[in-house]
Amino acid sequence: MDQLLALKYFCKVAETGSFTSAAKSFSVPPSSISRRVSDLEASLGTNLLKRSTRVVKLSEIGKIYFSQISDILLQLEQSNESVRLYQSTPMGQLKISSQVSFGEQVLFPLLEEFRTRYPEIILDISLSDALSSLSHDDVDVAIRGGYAPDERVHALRLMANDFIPVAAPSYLRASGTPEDGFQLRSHQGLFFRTPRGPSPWLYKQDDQWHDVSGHAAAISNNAQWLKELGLAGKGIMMTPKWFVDPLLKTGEFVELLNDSVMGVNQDPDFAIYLLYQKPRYLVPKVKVFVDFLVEKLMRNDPKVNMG
Amino acid sequence: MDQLLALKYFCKVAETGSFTSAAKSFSVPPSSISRRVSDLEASLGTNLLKRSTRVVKLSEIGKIYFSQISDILLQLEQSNESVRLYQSTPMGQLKISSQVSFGEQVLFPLLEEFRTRYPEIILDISLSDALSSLSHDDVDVAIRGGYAPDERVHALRLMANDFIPVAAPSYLRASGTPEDGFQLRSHQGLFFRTPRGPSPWLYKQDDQWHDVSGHAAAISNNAQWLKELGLAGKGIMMTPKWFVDPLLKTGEFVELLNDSVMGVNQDPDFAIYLLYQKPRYLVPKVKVFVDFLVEKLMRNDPKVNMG
DNA sequence: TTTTAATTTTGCTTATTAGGCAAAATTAGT
DNA sequence: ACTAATTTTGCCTAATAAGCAAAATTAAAA
Repeated sequence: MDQLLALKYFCKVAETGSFTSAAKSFSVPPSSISRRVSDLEASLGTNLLKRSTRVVKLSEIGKIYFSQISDILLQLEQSNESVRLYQSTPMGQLKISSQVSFGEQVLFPLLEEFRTRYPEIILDISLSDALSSLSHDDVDVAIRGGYAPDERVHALRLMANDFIPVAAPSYLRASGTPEDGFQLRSHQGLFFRTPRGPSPWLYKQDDQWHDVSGHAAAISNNAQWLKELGLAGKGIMMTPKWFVDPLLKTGEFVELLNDSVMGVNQDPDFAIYLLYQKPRYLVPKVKVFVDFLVEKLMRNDPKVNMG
Repeated sequence: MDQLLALKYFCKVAETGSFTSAAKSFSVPPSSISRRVSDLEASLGTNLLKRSTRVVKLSEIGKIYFSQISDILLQLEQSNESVRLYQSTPMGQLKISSQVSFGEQVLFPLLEEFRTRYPEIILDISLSDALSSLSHDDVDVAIRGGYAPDERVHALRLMANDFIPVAAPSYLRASGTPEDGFQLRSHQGLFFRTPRGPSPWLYKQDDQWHDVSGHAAAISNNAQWLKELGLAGKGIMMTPKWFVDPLLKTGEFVELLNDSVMGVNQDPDFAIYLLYQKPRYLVPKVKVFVDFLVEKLMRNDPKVNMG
């Protein structure tokens, strides 16, 4: 028996005092109401209604039951409504995982606007360079430099992640400016350590990739420290453009080998990706965050997407 | 969709963290659980669960929904339980309607024992000689002198309601003792007025009923007043035996025409009846009251029943 | 990385149950 | 007693849950 249906029918009969009018308001024949209510009474072993063709009255226990049930039905409807609200307005906790440097450099400056635009969303940001899987960690969206991962996860190409070699003018004065990719091998290197190990320096010539890593002056998973070493003239750093963009403009860093194809990875799809789960029913808080990042970061670089 | 079932399934899955174990506890295949929960999610347009083959976790909104729903389900179960309790133990208000004189004379002296035996029953007695129909008035049981009424109502023959003519010795001294039914016509009469009019005095001789009503000295629907008039020697009163039983024993009243068949009614089934509705599910409070009256009043007169 | 084993989901069929309509039964009020 | 509104019952159809087996999925172990 569909008990909930029976309860709804019963309450409507109790309210209207009539099977017929209850039937009308549910657009079913009166017989359905009659049967469902009878079933309900049978399942409780009780007469909830005192029937008589003209008037349907509640029995003593029927009155008690009705007041309780109508309250319960109301609560249920409210719960359902709150879910639908959640599903239609951006709200709740939004857990974001990002690479440390991207988070600090790019994400954080944008978030204040996001917070004021969606005050009902509580941001929960965790920065880490560990490759968190969306499923394991309790994360709504993740931002990762890399390639498009497995299915069942939306991977949105946010922006390029091209690596360029940079150095401080002081370093170049002291050690000379490399004119050719292979010359990098004789330079001091500031290496970023990914979870898969230190990123090598790769140089592409005639469709051939060459490892041109220099001598390791320092290795760290903390990009900030490496950047400071670089600014102090301790060596050449292979870094994403976005990480040193302001410093290039002020001249504190100089981009090397402008014309060469450099990188830390041979994959042409290497980029910054925004990853989020692909649930049957997309939660608004996730959708608006995705839209927000697309709006802010992909204005100039509207190459979109990947399955 | 059987929403309530889906909710129960969902909660069990949330509690156990597994579709399989939820399926076991409901003794249905896991596919049923899966489908019902999916239906529920579809109807809400939301993902309540984060599925992954090994672990099933609640989504953010799923957590909220679960806590609300499990509370609602608990309330519902409690309501159902309270109805079943009501249906299994004598409790609640018991509305009794009785003839005035029977109530005062017979019923009231019994009720204290009933009240102590069933303290959870709140008695609501209304005495009236109007012929209340069980359906109209909000009455659980009614006690009426008369005949077995319509179907759909249980009519239990509680006790005889034979009418006898009585008079005070002082009256008999003054006006003489009637030796024959027909002599009553020349006596003073104290008449009880029923809703159908004053009750006549009937006398049966050779299978023939005769109206032998005397001269009306007083008419009332208040038996107590008539009784007092009778004790004061104002006339002959036709009364149920039970109404004057103590007074006959003390000699304050004398029964007249012992051997004759007298009455106020020609119906052989005339008696005191206990009437109560015949609902599909008999409420305990009614049952115990019926049983109680049978026990108290029908010990000596175990002629039972009538459809 | 590959394999494995537990779990969920999907595709079918069967069984159950609600809906729908018409006729019968009930009863309050004329 | 009759009438008219209402509820209930009988029977059929339609919708939906259960049941089973196979396929898909994935966390953990090898």
